[in-house]
Amino acid sequence: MKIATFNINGIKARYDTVATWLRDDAPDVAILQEIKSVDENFPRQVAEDAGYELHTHGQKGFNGVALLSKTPLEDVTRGLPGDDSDEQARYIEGTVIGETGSVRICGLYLPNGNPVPGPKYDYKLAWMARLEARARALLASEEPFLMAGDYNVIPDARDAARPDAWTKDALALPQTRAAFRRLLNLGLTEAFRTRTPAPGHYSFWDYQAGAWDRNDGIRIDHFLLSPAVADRMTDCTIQSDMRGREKPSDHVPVWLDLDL
DNA sequence: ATGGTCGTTTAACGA
Repeated sequence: MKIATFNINGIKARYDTVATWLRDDAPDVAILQEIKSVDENFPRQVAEDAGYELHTHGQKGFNGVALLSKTPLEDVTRGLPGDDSDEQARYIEGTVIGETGSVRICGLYLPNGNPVPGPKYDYKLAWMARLEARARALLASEEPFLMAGDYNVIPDARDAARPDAWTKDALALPQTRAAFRRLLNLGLTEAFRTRTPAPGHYSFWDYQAGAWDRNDGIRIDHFLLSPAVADRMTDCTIQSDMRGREKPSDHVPVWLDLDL
């Protein structure tokens, strides 16, 4: 089973990119972030034409996440538990049924958090604490799961072309990295880093200042796997060539292959 | 040191 996460930076602007990607690369499950659309205006045809069931959790103007699946998902839920006053659309879960087992798919768009200090950074850290609580609950349930999406976290110096440029940024501050490590310390496996220890692999390049041409990237899109899912991982790769195509998102897809 | 680019939505805001 092939599962991909992709921050598309707006479904309206990325319709053709997503349609082509689904047709040619055919993930069994696609986890999308920054759809930037309310549910009613999401062009469902982009999923349905390619043979996918579509579940969106959107809001007006920004944020928004979605799950696409070739087979029906069970028990789809929207929103990250822990704060009923949080109106930002950043989290969706659904269960995919494989031939030899099921996996709970948690799709997330973690807050950016800049500028620091300020309410946006406070919100990011609070959101990460809620994500940790959700991970604890899923681990306690013993249901195999993965959490994937745009974490807006640069885990360590290997994950930036210019690590020194990010030391005061919400994506790399010690408190941010500590919160990310708390997730790993629960027993979750960071899929890409486990398979590829080397530096120089990125999932985001800013539109500004020729970042792609200079390979001035950062790795902020991640798969975290529960122990049972980590045991079934056969590959994890970054589809970096997508960044060089026509009208690209500023992020590229990250892929997880499971023996499932 | 500064400005640089996109997307959504139409004057900024978010990234």
